[in-house]
Amino acid sequence: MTETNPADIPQAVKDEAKRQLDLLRRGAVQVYTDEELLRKLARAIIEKRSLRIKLGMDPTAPDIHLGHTVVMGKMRQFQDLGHKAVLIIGDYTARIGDPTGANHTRPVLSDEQIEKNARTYFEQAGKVLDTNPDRLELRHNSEWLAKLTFADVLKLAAKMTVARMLERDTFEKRHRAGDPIGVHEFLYPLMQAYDSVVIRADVELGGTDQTFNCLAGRDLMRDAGLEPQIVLTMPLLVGLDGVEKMSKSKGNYVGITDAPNEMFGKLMSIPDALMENYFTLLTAVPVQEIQQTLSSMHPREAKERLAVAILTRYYGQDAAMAAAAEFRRIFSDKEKPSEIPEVAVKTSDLAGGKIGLARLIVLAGFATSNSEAMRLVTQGGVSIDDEVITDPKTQVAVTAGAILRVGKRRWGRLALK
RNA sequence: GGACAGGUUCCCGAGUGGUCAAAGGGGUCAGACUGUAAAUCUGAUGGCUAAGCCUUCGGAGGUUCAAAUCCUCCCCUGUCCA
Repeated sequence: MTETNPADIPQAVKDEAKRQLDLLRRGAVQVYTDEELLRKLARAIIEKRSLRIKLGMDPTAPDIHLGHTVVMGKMRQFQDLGHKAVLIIGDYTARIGDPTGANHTRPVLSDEQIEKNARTYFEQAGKVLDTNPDRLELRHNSEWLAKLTFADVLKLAAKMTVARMLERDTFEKRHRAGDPIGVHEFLYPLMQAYDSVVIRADVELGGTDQTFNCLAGRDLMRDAGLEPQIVLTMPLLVGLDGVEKMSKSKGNYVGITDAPNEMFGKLMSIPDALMENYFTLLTAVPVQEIQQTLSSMHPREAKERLAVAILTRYYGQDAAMAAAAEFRRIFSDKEKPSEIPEVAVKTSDLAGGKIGLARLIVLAGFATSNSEAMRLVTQGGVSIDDEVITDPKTQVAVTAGAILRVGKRRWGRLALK
C-alpha cells in the first residue's frame, strides 16, 4: 500500500483524476467511497499504472441482455480511461447461483451448461468490452475456488455472521415468508468476496443488488492485508414492461444478439417514462442532450432516437437507421415488412391442395399447438393476404407467395416444397 | 427426534367425493383505441383426429360407479418444541 500525501499531488493530476471520476459517476448509484476512488485514480496517474476493475458474471443464462450491459458499459468506460478490466466468469459460483436477485433457490446447472454459457458470455461481452488483452483479463473463479479445502471454507465462513446475512432483504424476505434458504446460499457472498482478494481488485462493479457481496469483498481484502477495493454500483435496468427488472425469465428483455428490427421494435414498446433511464444507462448521449431531447421532441421521435442510439452501439449507424426506416414502414405506414421469412409447406402436408389453417400456423411456428392456433384465428388475429379469417377450420388453398400474418408482428410468406 | 401446518394449472392462490381442465388475481396472447407508449375496454389462456376424448392438482399404491378431494406408505418445505 503506497500512501501518497494529498498535498504532494500536482494540480494537473488532481484535475485529471477529478475528470475521470465525474465521467465514471454517470449513472452510478453509489460509490464506496468517492474519496477513495479519487485517490486511487490520482495514484494510478502518478504511478502510470492501470487500476484493476473487477466485474463478475455468473453464466447462469445463455444470453446477455441490455440489463447486463449497464454494468459492462461502465466497465468499458474504465477501459477507455486506460484501466484494466478483470472479467470473472463465475463458473464456480454459478453452482450456487447468486441468491441475491432471486426469490428462490436456483436450480443447479450442469457443468456442461455452465461451460456453454460461459463461452457465449465471453463472445457477447466482446460487443461491449474492449477485448484487447492489455485491457482485458479473463478469469474463471473455479481456478481458485475449486482448490479451497473444507478448512479454508470454514475460515471464510467464520468471517460472516448469521445476523448480517439476514440483513439482506432477499434472505430476510424469504425467511419471513417461510421459504427455504439453503445454507450454501450464505456462502455466495463470501465466494464473490474471495474473488476480489485473489485478483486484487482496485474497484469492483456491480448492480445495486450486488452491494452486499461487493462490500463483503472489502472486508475480506482488509482482512487479508490488502487495500480494500472500491465498490461502484449501477442501477438495475428496468425491463420493457417498465416495472420489473430486466430478465430473460420474465421475457421483458432485449438480448444483445437480437436482430436489429426486433431490437428496435422492442425498444419502441417501452413506456415513455422509461426513456430517460434508458438514455442514461444504455447510451453515451450527454446528459444535457438527453434532457433537451425529452423536453422538445415528440415522445415517439425521442424514443426513435433512443432506439437508434442503442442499435448503433451493436450494429452500427447504418443498420440502426435501416431498422428505424423499416419500423416506420410497418407500423406507421402499415405496410408489409420488406423481408418476410419463408414458410415452407410440403406438398405432403396438403390434401387436395389445401391445408387446415390452424395446422398451417403451427407449421409456420407461429403457435405451439393446434389449440393455440385455433384461438388466434377465432380472435381475429390471423389473415392471409390481408384478409382476416376467423373460422379455425378453414381449409386454405396454399399459393406460393401468399402472406400469412398472425398477430401484429408475425409474418410469413408461403412457399411450396 | 416430537407436535402442527403445507406441496394445486406459467406464478400467486381458492377448492375437502360427482355440477373440476379446476374460482380469483398476476402474467401472457388476441382484438379495440393509439405513437407497436401508458392508461382503458373486450375476449382468450392444458392437449387432441375437437359438441367427443386424453393428460394435469408432490410420488407410488388403494377404497369407490366416481378422487385435487378419503386411506396407506414415501419424498419435500415451513413453524414451534427438544
